[in-house]
Amino acid sequence: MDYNKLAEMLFPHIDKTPADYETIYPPRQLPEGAKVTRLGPSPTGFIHLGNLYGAFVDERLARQSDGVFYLRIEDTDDKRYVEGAVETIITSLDFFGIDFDEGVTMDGFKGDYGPYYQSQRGEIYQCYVKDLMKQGLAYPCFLTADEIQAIRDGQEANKQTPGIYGEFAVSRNLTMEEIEANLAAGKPYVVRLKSGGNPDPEKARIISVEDDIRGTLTMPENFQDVVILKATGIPTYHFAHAVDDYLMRTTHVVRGEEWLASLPIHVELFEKLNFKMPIYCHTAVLMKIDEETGNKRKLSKRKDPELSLDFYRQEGYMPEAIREYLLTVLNSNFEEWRIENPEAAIEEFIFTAEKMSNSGALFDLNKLNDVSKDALLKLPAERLCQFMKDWSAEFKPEILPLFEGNEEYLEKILDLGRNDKKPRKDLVYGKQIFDFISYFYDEYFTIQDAYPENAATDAKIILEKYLETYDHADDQSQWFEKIRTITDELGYAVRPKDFKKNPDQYKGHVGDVSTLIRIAVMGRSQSPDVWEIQQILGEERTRARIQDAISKC
RNA sequence: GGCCCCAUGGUCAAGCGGUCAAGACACCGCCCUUUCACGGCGGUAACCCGGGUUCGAUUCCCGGUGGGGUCACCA
Repeated sequence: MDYNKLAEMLFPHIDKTPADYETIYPPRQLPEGAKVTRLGPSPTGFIHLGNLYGAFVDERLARQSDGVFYLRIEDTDDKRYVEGAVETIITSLDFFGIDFDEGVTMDGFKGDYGPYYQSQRGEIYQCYVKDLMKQGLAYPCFLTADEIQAIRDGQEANKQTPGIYGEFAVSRNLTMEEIEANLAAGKPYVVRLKSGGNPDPEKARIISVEDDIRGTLTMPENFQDVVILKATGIPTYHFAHAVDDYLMRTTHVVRGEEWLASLPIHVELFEKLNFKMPIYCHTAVLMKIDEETGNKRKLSKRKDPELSLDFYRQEGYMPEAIREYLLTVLNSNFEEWRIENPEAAIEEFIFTAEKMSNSGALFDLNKLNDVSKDALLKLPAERLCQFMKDWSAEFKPEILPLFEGNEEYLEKILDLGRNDKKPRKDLVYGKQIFDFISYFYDEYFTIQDAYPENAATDAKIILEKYLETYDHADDQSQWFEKIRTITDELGYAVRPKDFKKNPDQYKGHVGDVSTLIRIAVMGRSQSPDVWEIQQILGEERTRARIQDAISKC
C-alpha cells in the first residue's frame, strides 16, 4: 500500500505540513511557570454550574501564574449548535466574573493562535490526518452505521469487547483499488486511527499519566481504531483536543472526570502525532442527593434546576457569593484561609489543583446561603442597591420602579444593622432580600403576623399611647424608655425576667408590647430594630401605619 | 459486563503509621437580648467490610461491597 498516494488522493487540497504549523503557532513566550488554560464549551446554549466550576479553575490557574486563559468553541458537532449560544456563554461567564485573555469574543476572536472556533480549523486537522495517513497510522473506513451495529451485535453475542479494532477493523486492509472504487461510488467514509494497542488485556501495555488533581493514573493502552475525522471532514473531540491543545500551547487541560475513560485514546493520539502532552486536571463531577433514592448522583440538567446558572441569576445570587462558594467547594483550604483573611480579595488566595477534591462534591444550597451571607456583608450598600436594580430589571420588573429614583432609601434599608459591632447578616439573595425588606414599600406592606397573645387585648390602648407619646426626634434610648413607661402603666413587666419569675403578677412583658408595635409598623413579629426602621420610614409613614393599626383594632 | 475513578459525622472536609480523629455548614441546648438575626459557649454525630504488612493501621497492599464515570461519525 502506497500511503503517500492514499493521503494525496484523500487530501489533495492540503499543502501545508505539520512543520508549517509549528512556525505559524510557535511556543508562547511566557514567564517561567506560566500556565496556559482554556475553556472549551460546545455551543449547546446550556452553560451550567459544572462549566463555571471548571472555568473557575482554569481562570485561577492561568491568572495566578501570569499565564493565558482563552476561550475556544468546540463546535465540531453541527447537530448541537444552538443559535446565540456563544453570546450566552460569554455573558453568563462574565456575569460571574470570568473573562478571557484570548480566544472567542462577542464579535470574532482575538489572539495569535486562532481561529478559535474548531469548525474553522478544518484544514489544520486535515493536515495532521494526512500526515498520519502518510505514515500508515490512519486509514479511511467505509463501514456504514448498520455494518458497525452488526459487528457490535456479534461482539456482544460472543462477549467480546465492542468496537472497531484488530480483526474487526476491516477497512484497515482495503487495497488501493477497493478504496478508489468506494470513492468513485461516492461512498462516505471516516478516517480512523490505526491503533497500535493490543486488544488482549494480558498483553496490553499499561500507560500512566500524571494528573495534577489525582496523581498518577494507570490504565491499559488504547486499542480501538477510533474515528478521528468524521464523514463531514470535521474531527472528533479526541483529535481536535490533541491538535488544538498542542498548537495553542495549552499547558493545563482542566476537564471533568467523565474524560478519564478516554485518556488512553488521547495518550495514543499525542504519541502518534508526536505532541508533548499537556498536564491534565480531571475535576470531580458535581453531585447531589437524589430525593427519590437517597443516593448520590450526578447533577442532571433535566431534574436539577440548581445546575443551571440561570437558576442562581433568577434567585438573585450575587456573583461575589457564587465565586466565594465555588472556591470553598473547589479548594479544601479556602475556608480556613478565608477565616484568617476575612478582608482579603478572593484573588489573593493561592489556588492549587492539588488541593482539589477528587471525589464528587455534593452541592449544598445551605452552605451557599451561609457563604453568601458573609459575602454580601462585605459589599457596600451601593453595590447591593445596584444589584437589586439590575436583578429586578431582569427578573422582577414590576418592583424595579420601587428602587429606581429611590436609591438612597434602598441603600439605607440594605445597610440596616450592618454597621454595628455585631453586624446583621440578613441578606442572602435577591428574592430573599426583597421579601425581607418588602414592608418598607407601602405597596407590599401587609400585616402578616398576629399580635402576641399576652398583649392582643390591649392592642388598641397600647398603640394609642404609643402614638400619643411618639416623637420622631427621640433617640433610640428615649424611644425605648417611652415603651417601658407604657409597659409599666398597663401592668406588663418592664423586664422579661420579672415576668418569668412571677407570671401571675403581669399580663406579659415588654417584649410582648414591643412586638405588638413591631407588627403594627412592619406587619411581622421578626425584624431588625424598630427604632431604626422607623427612622428610615420617616415620621409621616410611621404615624400613618400606627393610626391604621388602631383603626383596625 | 469490561475498563477507570472514588470511599472519614446528615453535608463539605483536615489527616498523609502512633491524634482524646481538626474545622465549616446543618441540627440541638444554653448565654446575650424588646422580636428575629448576629455573636459567644456547649452538645449529638464519622474512619464501608474482610484479609494481610507492621510493635502499631483511618493512613500502606490485596480482595470484597457501595457510589460514580465511560464504553458514538456527542462533547
